Amino acid sequence: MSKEPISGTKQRRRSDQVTLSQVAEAAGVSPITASRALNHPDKVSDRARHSVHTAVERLGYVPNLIAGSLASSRSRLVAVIVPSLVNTVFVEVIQGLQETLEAQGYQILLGNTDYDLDREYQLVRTFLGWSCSALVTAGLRHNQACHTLLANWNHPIMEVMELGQAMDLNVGLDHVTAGRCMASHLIKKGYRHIVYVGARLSQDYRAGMRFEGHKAVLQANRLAAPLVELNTLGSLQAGAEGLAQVLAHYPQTQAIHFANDDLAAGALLAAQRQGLRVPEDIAIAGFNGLPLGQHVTPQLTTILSPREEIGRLAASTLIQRLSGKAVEHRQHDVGFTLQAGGST
Amino acid sequence: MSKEPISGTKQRRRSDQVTLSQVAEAAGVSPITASRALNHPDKVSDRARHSVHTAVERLGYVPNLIAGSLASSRSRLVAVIVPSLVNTVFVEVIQGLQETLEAQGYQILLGNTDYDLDREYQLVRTFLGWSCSALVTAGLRHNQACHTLLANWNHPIMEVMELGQAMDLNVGLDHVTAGRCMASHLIKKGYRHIVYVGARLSQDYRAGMRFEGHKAVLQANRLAAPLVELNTLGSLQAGAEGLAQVLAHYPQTQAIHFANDDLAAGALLAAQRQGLRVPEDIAIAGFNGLPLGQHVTPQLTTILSPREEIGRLAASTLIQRLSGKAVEHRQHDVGFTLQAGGST
DNA sequence: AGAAAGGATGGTAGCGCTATCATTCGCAGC
DNA sequence: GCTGCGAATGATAGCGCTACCATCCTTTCT
Repeated sequence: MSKEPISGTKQRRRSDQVTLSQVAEAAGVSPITASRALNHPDKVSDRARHSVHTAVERLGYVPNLIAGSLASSRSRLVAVIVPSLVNTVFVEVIQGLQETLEAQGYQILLGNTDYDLDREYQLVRTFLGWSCSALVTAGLRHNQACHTLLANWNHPIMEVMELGQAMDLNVGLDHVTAGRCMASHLIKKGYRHIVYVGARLSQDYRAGMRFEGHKAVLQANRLAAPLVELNTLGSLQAGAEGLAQVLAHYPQTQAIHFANDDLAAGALLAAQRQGLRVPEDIAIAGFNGLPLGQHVTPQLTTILSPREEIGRLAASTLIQRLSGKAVEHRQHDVGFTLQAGGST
Repeated sequence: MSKEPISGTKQRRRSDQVTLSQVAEAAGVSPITASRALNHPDKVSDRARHSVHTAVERLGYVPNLIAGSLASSRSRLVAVIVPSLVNTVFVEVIQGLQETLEAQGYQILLGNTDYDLDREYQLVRTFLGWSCSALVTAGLRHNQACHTLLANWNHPIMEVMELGQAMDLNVGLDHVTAGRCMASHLIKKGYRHIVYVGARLSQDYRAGMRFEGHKAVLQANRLAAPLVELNTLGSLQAGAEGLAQVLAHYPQTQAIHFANDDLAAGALLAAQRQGLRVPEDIAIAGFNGLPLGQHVTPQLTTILSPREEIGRLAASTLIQRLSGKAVEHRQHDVGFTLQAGGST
């Protein structure tokens, strides 16, 4: 008897990849035992496990995870959807997620929405098609279709960055309070003419929430809360532009509250190039606690947000849920820290 | 006849997900026609295509990509392996890849090696198990096992960042030449006591290659080429530390050639905090052309590497190969630009 | 009009793996 | 010796989809 395909049989194998059956044959066990030896090592005898591993080694077997996932309907993939990669904040969250998830044998499927909720919906659809074990997405806002899709999905959903009415799990911080906090700080420092500068607040709506907090505090102090909105998302260049606009439209401004540190640092560096003294001529505050802000002179006043911790905490909460344990706190406030530097 | 499972039949469907067969039934066509309507729309009649799409819409069908990939042994996944996410350089490459790949319906599977080649091997194994359509990895160096695995893999492999003897496709720049270029610039500017500062050059070996170029130029000019190697990878903090070490060990140093802009900018800002004049007391140069370097005063002398372009070019080359077209240039040198700022 | 060519559709048989159930085996307990 | 039990192993039947081939129904050409 040859190993040639029996004529008349449909022959479809295209890749010459080693299969589990071949491993099993080489190890002298049945395919299912080979499968168990690899995936549930405690359920087979030492002898079987050893001969399977030897065969795997010898044949250079690489498990076909697609077939395994189809059969078990578990994929060990975690979808991660962020609005941007340019913004280092999300990269740090991903970093935190990855550390923990990869250690547990999960792989990350990365999606980028570019701050577009329709794009998010498309990504979610695709990712559900991969039978992801869990989904992590930045933010609580989704479009209707996306919301419906996720609501009917029975796997863990982790919404990160902000706190609020989440679909399932939630790790983040309260951006309104963060905005209030910085505004209070600026007022306490004696500034009265304070401008908030953000970029595309309808997209980066968390920056908008911080502005809400900021505005509430200023109004409570009977101060005006002017807003300058830029068109390009956070970058040093945009920060310089923001400074210019503030000086042009609100010449008596004493302090600028920027939506993030990229903008703030850009403005600070631009101010120095123009010979403006910070904070004497103009005070500058940011948000996020990027390393850059700590290295400029004067040091940037900012709010430290624990980004990697968000990622790690999100990951470990997911791992807990995925391993069948109950999660007691479905919502976790990671808080923030006001870091007062010399810039205010 | 009920729709209950016939007793005696093994029943395994766990998820109540809508399947293609259900869509087909609702649309009044066979499953295979429904499949074609979604994946090869030009191969079915308008009527069939329309009724299938209506049924998809009505039932909320989400294609099971795992099943599809298993059957077709094509996954539309592209594995991307980078050594670090903290280093924004790789994030920008990913950004460039993602833009192009997502537009073509490919999804990115992200892996992070932490500059560890054994980790890379593990990731490659996992990713091959996902039947990825292609693999992108940063760098040309792999361990033996990884090399063997990839050599026997018959899908496009794209090695990015550096140029050289690649396994398949290659997009990058010549780091040795880049190092030479900067060294020449410094010498042309009249500096004679020049120190190179890098971090973990055995891991970030591309920085090591730049040092090789740097050293060759200095030696050709009969100059010593001292090296200061730091233990922490690129960060502003490490840059400050590098400056301190140089001042301590090589007090007569006139210029420092840093392995990257993070280090250089950190040193520049630290120098200013200490009242050192740049470039009069100490000249500083970097590599990468990060925005930060362009916003400090004086502007940082650096070498602009086109990171996003690497990503985009890598992606479009892959797309070309994946769509069956021949790729004429398997290697692409994206080059670099010396950007002379006030810091040297 | 009839044949050839081409487009649309469908039946069947897998893709490589694992869930499920059945079987075998060894050993303790009476 | 026999039953009962759990551990180890195996046979079978899918997971949901698409490749492959066969069929059917148009269209076009001689």
